Amino acid sequence: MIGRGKTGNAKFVKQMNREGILHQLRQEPRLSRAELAVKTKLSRPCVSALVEEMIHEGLIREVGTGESRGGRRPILLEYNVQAYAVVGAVFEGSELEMAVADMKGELIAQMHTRLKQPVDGESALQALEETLARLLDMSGTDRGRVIGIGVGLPGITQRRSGTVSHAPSTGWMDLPVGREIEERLQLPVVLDNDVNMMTQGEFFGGAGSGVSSLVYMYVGTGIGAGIILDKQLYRGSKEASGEIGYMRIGDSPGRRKGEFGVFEKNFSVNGIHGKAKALGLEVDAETSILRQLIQLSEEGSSQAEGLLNDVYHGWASGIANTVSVLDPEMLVLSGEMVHLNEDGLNRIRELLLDWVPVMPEIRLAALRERAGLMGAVHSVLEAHSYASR
Amino acid sequence: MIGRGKTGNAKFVKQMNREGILHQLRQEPRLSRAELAVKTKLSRPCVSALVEEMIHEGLIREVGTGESRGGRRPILLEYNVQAYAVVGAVFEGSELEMAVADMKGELIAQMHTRLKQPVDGESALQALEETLARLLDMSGTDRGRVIGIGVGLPGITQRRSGTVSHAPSTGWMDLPVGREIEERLQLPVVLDNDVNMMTQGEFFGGAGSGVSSLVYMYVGTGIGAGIILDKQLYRGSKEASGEIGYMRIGDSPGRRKGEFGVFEKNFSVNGIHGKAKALGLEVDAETSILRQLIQLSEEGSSQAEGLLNDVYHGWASGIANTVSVLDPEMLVLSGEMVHLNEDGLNRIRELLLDWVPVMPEIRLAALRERAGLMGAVHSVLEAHSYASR
DNA sequence: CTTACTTTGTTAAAATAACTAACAAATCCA
DNA sequence: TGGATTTGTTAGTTATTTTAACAAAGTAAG
Repeated sequence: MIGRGKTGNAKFVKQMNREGILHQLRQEPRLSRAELAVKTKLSRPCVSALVEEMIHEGLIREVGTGESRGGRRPILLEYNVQAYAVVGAVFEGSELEMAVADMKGELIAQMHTRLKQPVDGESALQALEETLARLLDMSGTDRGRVIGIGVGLPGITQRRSGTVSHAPSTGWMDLPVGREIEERLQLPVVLDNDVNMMTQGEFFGGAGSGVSSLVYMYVGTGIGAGIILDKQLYRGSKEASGEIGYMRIGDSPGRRKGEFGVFEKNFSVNGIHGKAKALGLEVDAETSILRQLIQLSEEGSSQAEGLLNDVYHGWASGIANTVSVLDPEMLVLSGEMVHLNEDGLNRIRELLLDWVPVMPEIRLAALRERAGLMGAVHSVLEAHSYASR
Repeated sequence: MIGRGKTGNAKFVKQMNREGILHQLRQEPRLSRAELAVKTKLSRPCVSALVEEMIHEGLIREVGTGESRGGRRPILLEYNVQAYAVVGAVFEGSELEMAVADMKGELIAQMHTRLKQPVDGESALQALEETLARLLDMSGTDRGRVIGIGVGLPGITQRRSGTVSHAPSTGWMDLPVGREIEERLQLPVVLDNDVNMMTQGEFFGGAGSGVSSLVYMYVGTGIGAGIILDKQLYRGSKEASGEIGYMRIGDSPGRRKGEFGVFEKNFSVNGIHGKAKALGLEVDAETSILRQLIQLSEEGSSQAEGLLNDVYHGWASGIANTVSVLDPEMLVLSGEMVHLNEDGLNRIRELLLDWVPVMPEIRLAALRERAGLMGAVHSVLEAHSYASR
């Protein structure tokens, strides 16, 4: 959609054209002014003027000359990824993962901090502040060149007000977290829940880079999904899209209250653990439940095999329902699902082929633990390219 | 998204600003130049110039003066909805519904044509051509002022190539239908499947006018949904979004092939009919199955009551799954579902409250049979406002 | 080695469309 | 009746892009 309802003036156009040049340079480095003029459909003088401006601002650099193509040799230009820096942070239980990245989203320095229990708002803020200082020091990044920080928090976040309405493990409840961090760190903050951050991570720098729509399905303590449509994160009208743990999949014996989250109850890590224990299987809580089931199944346990099939069937059902609604280009499986082996993946693919008319490409998450951090970083980059209009 | 990757020049800005003025005028008629300047954030001279241009082109009209607000009385402007006209057409079985509308999407003249059986491409084209001529004549619309025709077809349509890949009832299979109609009628064509058209109809001129996201759920021979997110129809990566008939809801006794479309098989009109017959209930195929079940249930049939509850449960499950994924602002129930009474609606709402964390507003379709036609008309209006950029 | 031709990048002038400032027209209110 | 206010227009300024022309720096052929 091209600015529906908005009106623009010359400055707006200029900003757009600068953005267009940067966009080209970001996705294909080492272009000449002449090439940029062709690609952006702007005149060469115009490109020259805009480029000169951006060289002055440090956004673009000249990096030598290229080969002649029958005439004067071109001066190659490059997007200066070190012009500014972005910070990403992810809270996970009592741990804080944090990193500094360049404008391309490449991590320059990374740190892991354990918060002191019990976690409250103040201690979390303090950890953020201290870790940020250390990271900037480590990476030799000037604080003034940081354009913002992306923060991933567990639970549902109400992004607009920057208020976290449900973030159980961090001890932040109904606080204007966004503003608080903003004031403390004196940096623009982009806040989002952990699944959305991981989704953006896989989308921009992981399994889903290049596609235009993607569902990131996460199985952990609960089950949730992040959704990207038309290259944009889709959050839903009340920030509750992708809450697929509430889908009605699997047995739901009790017919009334307490049915909340049937899919999640049956097929999250906890749910599978419960079923395994009910079957009398010996499983521990430390290692992947899926791996244990596969192992037991290979050792000949028919009970484990049955449960494994049940899990495949349940997960496939969740995928089928989601895919039926959204028809995404790609599906990225994450959390416990990354422990699927070829056999399990094929089993799920077979079921889907029987159930739904169109199949997305299905991949395991590529970034694993780094997904959230990458997403936090990229969410700032995204927000920034919007802001500069 | 504001034209990412695109670059613009002055003409582009002008077009945008004209569009902005028209946009304001469309959603609030009778505005003065001064008011437009405030609303569009353009200067008054600029608005004056653009308005004069558009008055010349017939897009805008001056319609008297308004009340003074302490100074010179404003000259009121109105979007000239009769400047151009659009045509909508919907094929449904062997019938063709067609209408001419003004630029506001208000129907000026409407016609119903029965096609001669068996329906093939040629007879359908001919019917289109003849009905169009009659409609233009009836409404006194000059053919040169028609900006396009929207055509709704059953089945999945591949819009990009204008090819219908699956449109069983019209006899059009894998034909470049869009281009064919375009050549025959000498008009720009917007082609889409029937559910998408009905969705747009309810969105622009029905139950969902004003919301920014909406799911239009249709229960008929099959079950499908149209999806609008961020005020835009979402089609999916392979034009297969909203194929919720394939969701895994209800019993699926056979475990292998033939499970295709479990939800649809159980809870479409046909599915419910099958169940009713299996229970030995006396129902006919002509009147609404839901109404018959309600009637029988009220007359004391416990079997009908049981089936009715089963249907509510099934539909609610489908809604729950869809809502869990999308979190839409509104849900519009259509097709057989419009025969839901207060009791049935409440029953479904209660189930949902138990199952999902956030509830959309739920409404019955407001346009009924006219939805497709309204959608066809509005799809052209939409396409047109894009084209003029 | 010279000349003709290409490609790149810059300069200068023209074109477009927005904005500001100033003013005329029309109305209200004291 | 005169001052204040709102609307709409006119004239001139500004910002940005485009076109046309040219200088710079190369290739290639004789």
